[in-house]
Amino acid sequence: MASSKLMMKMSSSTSRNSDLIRRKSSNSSSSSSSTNHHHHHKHPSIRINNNSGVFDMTVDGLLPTVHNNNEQQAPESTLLDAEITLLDAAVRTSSNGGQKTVDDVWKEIVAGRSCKQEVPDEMMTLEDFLAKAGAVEEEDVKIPPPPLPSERLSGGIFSFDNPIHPPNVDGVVGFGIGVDEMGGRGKRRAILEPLDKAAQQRQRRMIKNRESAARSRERKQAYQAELESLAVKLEEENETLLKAKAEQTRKRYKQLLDLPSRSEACYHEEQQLTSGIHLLVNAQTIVRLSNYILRVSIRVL
Amino acid sequence: MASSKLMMKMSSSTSRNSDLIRRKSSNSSSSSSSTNHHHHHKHPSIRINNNSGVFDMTVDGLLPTVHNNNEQQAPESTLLDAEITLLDAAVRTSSNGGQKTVDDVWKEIVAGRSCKQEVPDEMMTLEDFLAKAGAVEEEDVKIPPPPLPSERLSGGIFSFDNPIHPPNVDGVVGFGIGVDEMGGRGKRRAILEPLDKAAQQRQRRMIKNRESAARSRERKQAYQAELESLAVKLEEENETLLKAKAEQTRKRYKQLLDLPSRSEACYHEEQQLTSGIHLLVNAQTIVRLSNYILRVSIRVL
DNA sequence: GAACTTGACGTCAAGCTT
DNA sequence: AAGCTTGACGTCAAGTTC
Repeated sequence: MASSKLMMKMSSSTSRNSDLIRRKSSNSSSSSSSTNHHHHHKHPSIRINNNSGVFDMTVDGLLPTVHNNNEQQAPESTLLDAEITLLDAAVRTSSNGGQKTVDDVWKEIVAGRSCKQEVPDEMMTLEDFLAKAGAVEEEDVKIPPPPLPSERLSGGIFSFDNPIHPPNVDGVVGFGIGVDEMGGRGKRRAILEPLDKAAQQRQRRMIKNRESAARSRERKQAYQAELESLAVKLEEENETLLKAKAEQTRKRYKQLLDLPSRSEACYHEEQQLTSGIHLLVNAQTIVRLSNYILRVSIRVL
Repeated sequence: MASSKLMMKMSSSTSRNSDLIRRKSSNSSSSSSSTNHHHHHKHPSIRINNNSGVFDMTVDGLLPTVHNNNEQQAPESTLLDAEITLLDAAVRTSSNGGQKTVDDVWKEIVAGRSCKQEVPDEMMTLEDFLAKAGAVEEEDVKIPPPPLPSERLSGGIFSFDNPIHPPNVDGVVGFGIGVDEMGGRGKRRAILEPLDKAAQQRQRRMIKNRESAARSRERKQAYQAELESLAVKLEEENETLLKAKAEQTRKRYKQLLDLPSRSEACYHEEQQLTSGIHLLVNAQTIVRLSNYILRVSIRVL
């Protein structure tokens, strides 16, 4: 019963089956090349977190000029792409000129994940990169990067990250872009500095957790794959064993059928022997008789 | 080699092992009771989507009065709790008085998930509930529910959902609370109506997808569990088979060692017989001799 | 107590189905 | 074309380890 499932999973996916088995097969079939598992929608420059479409919508109409240099993607997921673009621009101007660096680093990290502390320092890991970017941002907002149709709207829009007023002490800041929102420019550093620190910490934690989640997912996926492979292997091994057992049983049965033949041969031999013996025994009686006759004859003589 | 892993998974989790195997065991051990898998942090009234802490922060300082009736939770995840509270209040006033209804319905749905169309109509499924609530909201905003410190801020805050201006035609509205944001009160229905419709549709879709994702997760989990169980079963079956095979081989070997003894016995039997035959043959020669003597005697006579 | 891990969840995007 | 499903991802919360 179970073998059928695994077999189905291994087989092609022609039948319509929402049993979450064919999904696997289709997946394995769709991923034509090997070892490239999960870079589906990574063509955009970085495309990190763009969930929670709330932003997307809010920023959508307000920052149309920010993300139009990427390939035209869905009108959603703009704020974070804007952020990334911003960060990317900020870093591109500072460290290296390649645009795909982040993606490459990330891919590299994902690829050679087991041993840590790769990419010595120049190519920092994605989280460091982002964290540093977030940290740098605090200063960068003054000197706005190339694209920023900054009106009062930009402040109002980007102000998602900082606790608007000192609302709660906990670092419940959503996003660490670092752009403040206060209308008054006077008491910025006085109040926002600790909050920004907390925000940065939170941001760092989030980024770390993001990467960790990616690792965990990968591990889990590997485990799952291994498990399936193991199941398949065990299954066929089981089948082989079962077949061997059947073969052995058959052989044994045959031998059991053959052993009587052997013992039958033995029996026949014995039979022949005993029959011969019977003959000889008869002959013996004859001998006795002739002895008797002989004795009688001699006595007569 | 593979059996060790599974065995490890089955064994206890005392050793420090980040091999994602013990996770399973710890999980199975931590979930002490049976069949209650995934209701960890569901004690808050509903606690649906509270990711993307961005909101949390934004709303945090602006709607402090909304969510203070719940148990004091982390200052994060407030906007959606506010929404839920609002919805809950709206529903509580309308349909039934229990506060846990949503959670119960959700749990019920999650529990008896396989056959669809349960909970006939009174207890609608969570998505219907939310969708209806979102739909109702459009009318409810006028008559504000108990908690709503509505200034211009509320509009500014809750306006996350509607495309502020008609920015893009696509329904990229984040959240379908339905509260508009426009400063001017005049052209509300004229412009916001279709947008709200799109928002509602998007919201509905999101809710549907939410539930579908839950289903899919559950399925996947079940599949994974089944796979592991199958692997374990196959493994022990394999072990049994292997043991049986070894036993059979041993027996066969023993039989191979025993079969010569049998043929030896046969050989002994034959030996005895042949020895007896030799005796008899000797007797036969004696018979011949006596026959000869007899014949001679008779001739002499 | 900080850092890491991971289960759970919501969201998105892509695929598949009707 | 609408709907469902699911892989991937980010986030959170709880647990674990140092």
